[in-house]
Amino acid sequence: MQISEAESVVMEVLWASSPRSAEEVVAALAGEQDWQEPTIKTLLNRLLKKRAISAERDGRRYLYAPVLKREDWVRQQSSSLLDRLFGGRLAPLVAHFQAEQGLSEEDRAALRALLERSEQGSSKGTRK
Amino acid sequence: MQISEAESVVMEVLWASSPRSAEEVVAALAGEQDWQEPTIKTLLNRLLKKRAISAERDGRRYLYAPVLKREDWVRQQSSSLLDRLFGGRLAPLVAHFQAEQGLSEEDRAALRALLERSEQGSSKGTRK
DNA sequence: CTTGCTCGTTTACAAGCGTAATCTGAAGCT
DNA sequence: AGCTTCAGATTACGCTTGTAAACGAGCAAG
Repeated sequence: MQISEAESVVMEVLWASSPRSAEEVVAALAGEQDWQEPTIKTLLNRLLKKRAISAERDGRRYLYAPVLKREDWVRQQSSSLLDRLFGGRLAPLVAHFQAEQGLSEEDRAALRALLERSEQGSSKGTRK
Repeated sequence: MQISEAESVVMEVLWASSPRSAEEVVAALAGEQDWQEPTIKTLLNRLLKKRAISAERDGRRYLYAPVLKREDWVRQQSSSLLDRLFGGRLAPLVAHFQAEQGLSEEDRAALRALLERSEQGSSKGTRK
């Protein structure tokens, strides 16, 4: 499933709350994006064609809901980036961010948790 | 500076070693990508037009070298993804990987080192 | 010199994308 | 029964991308 940048913005609206009518989606995006209504209609249609969302008739209009799960999309996006930029390894990414902007306490906590969970179990890496 | 997926593959070749002639780039990509030579020529030209690489005449041919630094590209790519997917915070990305896949011993060692270095110094996060 | 090989340059072309206007059909108002 | 309205469907259009062929000019060989 391949969704474009603009389409993903629409998906975020539906991931945040669904099902929603086209009008509601338009309302949710007003102010955030500077799109005309027809533009959003087009994006909804393209997402439908790609089966990334579903449409259920509700009287005269449709209610749209995500089919593609955000979780899956995030996984796909982030591993693609990790592969392309950091050879699929997390450590260089983290190093990059440390150099860039430092690590927050939240970040460190997440890393510690990750390390702990990872240490029990495989002592050999499990990378393809 | 906006470079496409295919273009970035060519950039990687030049980042790995430069300057290189078109022929060398083609050779470096043979086997890895299934591209015809003209395709690679096109990509080099587009990168030139975008000023992502430079060309210096060397006799009858050109030697290409990156202008865009990999460092900068990586920064741009990864913060864009982090913003779009994780609200700009690293922790959720890390947490995401916790669920995803194990870490190699090498990764763990690198992360531990990072954590230690990070822990001394700011105890508050330094995020904008 | 003329011919041809080799690079680089120009042109091609279909698909996807961002952005949007126009058309159409059904629902409701009069 | 018409006319208006409003949502969805269709059409539009220029730009980028992936992928590549065709063209042209300069150096090399004969």
